[in-house]
Amino acid sequence: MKLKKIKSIKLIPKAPFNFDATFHKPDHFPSGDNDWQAGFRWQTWRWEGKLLGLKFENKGSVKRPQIKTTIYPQNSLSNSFINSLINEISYKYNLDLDLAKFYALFKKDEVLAPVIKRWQGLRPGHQGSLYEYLVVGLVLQNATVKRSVNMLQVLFENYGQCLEYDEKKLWGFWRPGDLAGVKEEELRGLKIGYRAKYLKRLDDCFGKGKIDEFDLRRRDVEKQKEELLKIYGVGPATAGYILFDIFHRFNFIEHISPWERKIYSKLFFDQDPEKPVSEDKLLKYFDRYRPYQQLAVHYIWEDLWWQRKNKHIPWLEKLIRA
DNA sequence: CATCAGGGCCCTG
DNA sequence: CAGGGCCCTGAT
Repeated sequence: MKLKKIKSIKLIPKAPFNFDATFHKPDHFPSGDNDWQAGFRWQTWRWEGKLLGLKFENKGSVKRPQIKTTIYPQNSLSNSFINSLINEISYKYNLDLDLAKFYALFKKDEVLAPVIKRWQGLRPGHQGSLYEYLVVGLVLQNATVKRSVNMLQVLFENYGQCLEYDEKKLWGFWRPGDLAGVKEEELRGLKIGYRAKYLKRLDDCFGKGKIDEFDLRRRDVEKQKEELLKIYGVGPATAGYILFDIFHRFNFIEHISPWERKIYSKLFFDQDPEKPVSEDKLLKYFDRYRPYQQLAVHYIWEDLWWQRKNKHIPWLEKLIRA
């Protein structure tokens, strides 16, 4: 479907704000719902049931930030819709997060201080709804990056909607519940394997409104974790990602999956990734970053992946298996 | 060619 | 609480 722009809105994030490091996370696998180039982010977005094309443009600087957001809808939008959309964008990308406290705490940390300096205004965040992020979490499980990319793409092509706007063709997610009439066998035909069952149950759960993302946002972290782990197909790895990316729990870190352990071992202990240090030792090490443990790790992690864009890091390449 | 682990999680014993 | 099984792919 071809879309026309209707409206541009000026957003002023709290300074400092780094546009590219906020709107592009080089560790995420490429997916058909978005595109990025320096100063620009295109993103499909489902809000209050409507599927939109969005374009974000950097119109400011780190110290004097400004984002131009252009909306490409499928039909007319009310002012209240646009207002709530703007609020949601601000929430998702943490545009009002006060980073100064975090920076002040660790301005003398040997590892973190130089990273913070390089990435002034990098904000955590993720554009997806809880449901959408869970789908991504499913295709990440026990798969190589390339296979994850393929699985999400084939799901988009079968159940998503292709939007054309601003000379881009991007896929929008289907709605929770849209897979109700789809048989598990059909999903298996798309080569998503055992995840077909998880996806069916996930879609059913959200389609029936058994989980309210916005209600869950207001709960405490333990309740959020508990509810996430109740979802069939969600374990500690997926729950951890969601608590940080979707619920913005910047201190939450309880589980470090094997491949991340390898990378952290090299980063923090200069240990051979093939002989990773224990999860326990890493968690104890991260104690120093309270009350921003996962945010601190995120900064160091993103820094590494940005480096990878510019130079070859042999030990890292070996661990990625694209 | 065959084998095997991969950016987990469920289930069983 | 440890360990086997799961879908499918591509690396070895």
